[in-house]
Amino acid sequence: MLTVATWNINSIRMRMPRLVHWLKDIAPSVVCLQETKVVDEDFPGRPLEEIGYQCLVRGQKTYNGVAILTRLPATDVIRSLSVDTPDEESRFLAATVAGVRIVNIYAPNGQDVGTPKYQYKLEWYHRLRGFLDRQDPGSELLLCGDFNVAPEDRDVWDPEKWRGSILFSEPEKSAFRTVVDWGFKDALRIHHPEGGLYTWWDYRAGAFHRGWGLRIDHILVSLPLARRCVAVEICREERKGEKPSDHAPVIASFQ
DNA sequence: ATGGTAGACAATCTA
Repeated sequence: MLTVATWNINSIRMRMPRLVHWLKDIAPSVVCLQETKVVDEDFPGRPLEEIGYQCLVRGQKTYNGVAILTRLPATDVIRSLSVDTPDEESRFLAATVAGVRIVNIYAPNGQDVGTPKYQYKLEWYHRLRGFLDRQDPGSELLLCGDFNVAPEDRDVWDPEKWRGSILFSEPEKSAFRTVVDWGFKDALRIHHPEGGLYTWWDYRAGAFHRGWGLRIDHILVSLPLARRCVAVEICREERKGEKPSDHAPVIASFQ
């Protein structure tokens, strides 16, 4: 059984105790992290190595940052979405584990509809589709991370309130669909068609306890890999208790 | 336009 998780941890240094505890408990084969917020030299790899994880990192100071933790050997690591020059922001990391091409992304948030950051987000999604167009849809490929897009009404606690807003505007949903249309299945939806399944709740206004969530963290799988997908779960418990991230992990299992 | 909290890092910026 291969298990792959994605988790926006919002600072790995703040989240280390919780991350280590969760890894010991769940022991996924591979974990894709986003918003590590640390330069590679300062990544706290030692405690993770001690519990069996090799750490592949692509960080930066203060913002963004992604990492892949893996219990199994990894090959063909790439750290940029761009083919020519390295990305200016650390939002992309890919590696092959157990024959599966694993792509970890932290999509731009976009701040507000119509802002320069929003435009950057849409362009970034276009570049992501460009990367996918250089991959084989007949291969086993998994694309996961914080997409910063809720794809459908059932992924939003109050779709009417959110319609047209950042994370749920039509151009963002369209950009997300363009990525899915490369040849993906949304792994969670293979097993869970129901609404009310969220992965992110704002820290403010007690959003988690009020059920004000969105599903913006996704695991997308190519069709050959979708056939092996036996379970997908959101670890809601990780949004509770002392010092949680504002995101919960999502974990997919493959036979 | 605002509000509300968390994190990085030291006055705001990002989410």
